[in-house]
Amino acid sequence: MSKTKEKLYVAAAQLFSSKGFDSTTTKEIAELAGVSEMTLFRQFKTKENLFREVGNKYVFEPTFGHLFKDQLTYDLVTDFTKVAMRHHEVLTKNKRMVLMNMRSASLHVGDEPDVLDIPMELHKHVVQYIRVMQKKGLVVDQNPETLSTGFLALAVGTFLMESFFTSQLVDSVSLGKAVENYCKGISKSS
Amino acid sequence: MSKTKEKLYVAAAQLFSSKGFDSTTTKEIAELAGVSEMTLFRQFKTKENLFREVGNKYVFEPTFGHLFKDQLTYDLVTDFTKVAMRHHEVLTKNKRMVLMNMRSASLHVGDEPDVLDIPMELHKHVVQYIRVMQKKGLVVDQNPETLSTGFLALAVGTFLMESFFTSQLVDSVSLGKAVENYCKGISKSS
DNA sequence: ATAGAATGTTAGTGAGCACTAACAATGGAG
DNA sequence: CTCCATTGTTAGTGCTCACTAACATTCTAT
Repeated sequence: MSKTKEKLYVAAAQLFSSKGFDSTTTKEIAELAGVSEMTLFRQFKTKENLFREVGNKYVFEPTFGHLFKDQLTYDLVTDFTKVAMRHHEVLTKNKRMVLMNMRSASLHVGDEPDVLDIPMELHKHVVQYIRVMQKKGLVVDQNPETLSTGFLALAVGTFLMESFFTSQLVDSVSLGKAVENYCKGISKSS
Repeated sequence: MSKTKEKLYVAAAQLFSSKGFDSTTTKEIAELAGVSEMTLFRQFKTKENLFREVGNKYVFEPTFGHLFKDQLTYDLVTDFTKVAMRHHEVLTKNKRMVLMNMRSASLHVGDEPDVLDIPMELHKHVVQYIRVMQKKGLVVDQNPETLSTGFLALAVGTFLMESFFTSQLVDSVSLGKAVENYCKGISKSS
């Protein structure tokens, strides 16, 4: 709606995600938004309200359930690549939120879904999927949880390396290749 | 040396790593250390000094160079497992520092080595190692950088999942298995 | 053009912060 | 015991912060 609110959302998200909640001042936010500090308080009442609203504004619900219901081919590489890409996309869209949560310790961004739980949700689906693939004899007989966390570590690790280690060491190509290689490692038939 | 300083180091590390520099107050640190706030200032002069000294106190220099010179067997699984474990050990010992750096944005912990650069140092060695292994015909002919970042993502991802996603989803066993599987995926001979 | 809403401006309040000064209490070494 | 260094206590300074009050200005819709 209001252009002012929008500007404040953007500025707040940027600052919160790079410095955390406590270290960001309302004055800074207002300045970056090109708006009076008073306007900030008139719109959001408190700094914490703004923090939460920014959360709700920018969190994209992950839709892994849908992905695991309709779009499976039961070819390991194809499926895992698709899942990894989707996961990466979600985390990237939520990048600011993820960083906000990491930087602001215990303070919760938004009310509903904890962005840091996205990988957890994914984990359940992946474990389930691996079980099926093991029954089909397509995946090695290791503990499905362990196999899943390996996959997750790959996905999460790629994302976080992108976010924290500024140097352009990692890209989505790397992720694709890495997933492929990991799949090769855990699939049964040569 | 001094018992007092030691208590302050421990308390400060704990608080800085969980809440970040700005959000931690000297009063809190002193209380947690069971010491008067004045003592803190007498010992360290400023809060920032304490922050830095804590850094220098707790940073373990990674010694990958040594590992890559003496202890290579040129069996992919053996070497990568050893490297991943060592990397994991270093990051774990530096856990507080890594979290401090992540939580405190631009403020530097300690003077010398940026803990967040540990994976970067490792990257160089791994790329080099992979090149050798490719010449030996033991590793697939993909871009060594890409292969290395996959390995790193696995290691970093495992560590960060341990640190942030409190649930005991990941352990060192997982890392070992994941590395094994990844190695299987990128090695040439069956 | 004018009313009413949104924004800007300025000044200020009260709280918490890092940090200091001055002095009292404590504890260990000789 | 005595000296001296280390710590505790208390009170306070100056700063910054989130947030407010009051009034002026601009924008927009009709």
